[in-house]
Amino acid sequence: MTAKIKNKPTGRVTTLSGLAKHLGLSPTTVSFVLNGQAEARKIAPETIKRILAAAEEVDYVPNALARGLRQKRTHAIGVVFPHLKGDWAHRITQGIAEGLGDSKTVPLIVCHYGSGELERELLRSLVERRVDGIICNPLADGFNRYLQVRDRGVPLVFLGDAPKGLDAISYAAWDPAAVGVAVRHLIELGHRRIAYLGVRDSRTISAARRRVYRDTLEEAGLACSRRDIVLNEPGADFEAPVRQLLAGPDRPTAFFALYDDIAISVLGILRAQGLRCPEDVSVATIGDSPLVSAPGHQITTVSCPVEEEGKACAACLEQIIQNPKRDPIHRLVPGGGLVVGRTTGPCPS
Amino acid sequence: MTAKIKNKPTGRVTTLSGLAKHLGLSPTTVSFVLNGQAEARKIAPETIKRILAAAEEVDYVPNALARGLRQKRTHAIGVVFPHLKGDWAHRITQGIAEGLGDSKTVPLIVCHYGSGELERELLRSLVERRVDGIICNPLADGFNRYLQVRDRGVPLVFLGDAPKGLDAISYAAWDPAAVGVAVRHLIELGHRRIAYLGVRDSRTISAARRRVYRDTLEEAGLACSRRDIVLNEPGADFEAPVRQLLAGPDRPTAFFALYDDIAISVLGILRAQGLRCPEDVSVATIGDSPLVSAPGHQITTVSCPVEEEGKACAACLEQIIQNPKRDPIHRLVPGGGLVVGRTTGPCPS
DNA sequence: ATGAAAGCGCTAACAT
DNA sequence: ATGTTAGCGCTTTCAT
Repeated sequence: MTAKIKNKPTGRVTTLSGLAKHLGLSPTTVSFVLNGQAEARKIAPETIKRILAAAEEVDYVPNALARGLRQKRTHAIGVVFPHLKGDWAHRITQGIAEGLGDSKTVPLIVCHYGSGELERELLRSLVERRVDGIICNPLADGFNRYLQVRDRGVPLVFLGDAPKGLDAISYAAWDPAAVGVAVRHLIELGHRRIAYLGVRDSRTISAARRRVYRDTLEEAGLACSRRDIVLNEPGADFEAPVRQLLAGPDRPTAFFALYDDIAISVLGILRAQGLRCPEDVSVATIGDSPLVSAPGHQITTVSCPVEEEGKACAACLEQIIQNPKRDPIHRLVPGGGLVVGRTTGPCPS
Repeated sequence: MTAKIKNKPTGRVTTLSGLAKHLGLSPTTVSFVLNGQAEARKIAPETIKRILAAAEEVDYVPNALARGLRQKRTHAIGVVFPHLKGDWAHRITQGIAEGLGDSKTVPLIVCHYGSGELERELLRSLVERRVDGIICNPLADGFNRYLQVRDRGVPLVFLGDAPKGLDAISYAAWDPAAVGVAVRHLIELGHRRIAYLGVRDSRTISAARRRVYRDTLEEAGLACSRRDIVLNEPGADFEAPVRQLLAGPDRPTAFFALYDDIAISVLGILRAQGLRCPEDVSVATIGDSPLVSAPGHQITTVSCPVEEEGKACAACLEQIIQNPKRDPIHRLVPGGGLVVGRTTGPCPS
């Protein structure tokens, strides 16, 4: 009797040890060859050939679970999106793929549809699966969840924004300066009252955008009244606040919309009010979803270097994975030019 | 000296065995409690409480790699998309999430941007990671890759279409009958020559759609000429063939476009030719991307039950995972009503 | 009601 | 130039 056989020699030889036994070699040798370390270990060319041939023949597929368990590295990262709507996620993932370069790391995308509870579960699942790191477009209320990921020792990079006060965690995001580009464009057209339509959001970049809006107005010597800043709850309708702004005396002649969908809804509201755009009121936004530039809209916007954002995140994450003790990286991706559409024009006098 | 300590009792007790040692219990007991099997194993309530408390305290996170290795089940499925553009992937994944129900299975999304080579790598990676199954929107030329997945014993379900001849693999797709709805609409408007603008594609559903087109014409007693069927290479421009069709004598009065982007490009070509839509030529398509219904277009279309497709795929995959030996499932998801836009009208006489 | 122990498939010291 | 071996962290039969 031979020693106890651990890996059952079933018909389909699927394990590395099985392959080794089959060839009368040790798992070590097979492992080294299959991982391209044959050179370093000076394996006989003859042996290499035999191993490669056998692996091919039995269609050997390594078990990444076993490997990951052993190596404490999975060569996978998690990418957490709130949704996959529009082209945003597409462009981000393209950027991520580019940023990952040839590192053989696979981005595994998950999506929580805005549910914090689902996000928590997904983050936990990714941590349990021992991904090497996580890129996450954060929800405004996820502070504790992200902290937990961090505490569990998994490298984390925020994409696009970052919960306020979580400076210990890295992020890569679009430079809020883009807001200034849009607002300055409106100012140059002669507008003096430019309303800000945004979302109540305590995150770092969101807050910075509001600040840029205010600073840009001030730099131009314009008053920045609080009532011109509308901050809705996420998902809430802008109809009421916009109507109210338009009803007041000395109404705003221009709107800056923080997101494209806000801009589009404003266009509808203006039409319903019998106001022409841009003759009566101008509308500008930032970001470039296909809808913004669609023939029906052609909204003036500042184009967003979406891919660059993704790329920066991936590059950043790789650095942290390489050196987990390093200081957090906070990167603002600049760029995106003004795209003048049909929704901005000179201030009516 | 105690027996050799396997799990190093470092500061952070992170493993199950570590936890057990910490509590003076066996891994067995801890494992059962942590997996909700306490009842079945009649663990003392007191013990349960202690374990749960300790797990909480040290923030124990199970290692899914180890569990998967042991159980041969990862509670994850792979979802392979060519791209995440538009709302399609979003709606599909929503459907998948719904179809997965409360099965605690996580869909891991990957994306190959149309590259067969990348698709091969991703499929292999998913297999190596031992996902429980894969949902894949197949490329037209991926026959061998999909067969390989199958041969490696991983449950696979095609989403939206299936390579011809791969009947051994399950699929869930939108019922090609939708084509008939669009074409019949054009026929009812009096059109006699309706051109078909599609893509050269040997997949099952793609071919079935062409058949439905022909059958629908024949049922109405209309001739179905070969020159009215344009099958482009994927990505190729429709300008030349459409111009040619329009230039001929007795030109088509209506176009059926297989995809929304084709329809949109046709709209542009017509305009460039000085033809009005729908007064001179009608255009209809199937599917509902936001662009189709955008105010600039409003193309007549048959809406697609995208979420239902995803849901059907997930349900199908779960069945196969449950019983891998069962016959392949081929499911056609019906539905989607005609949405009459501004691009179809009565046939000009 | 709880524990001992084997082993999932792989890698990487450490031999020889 | 190749082999031995000890785990990675978990589940699960079989004991007690």
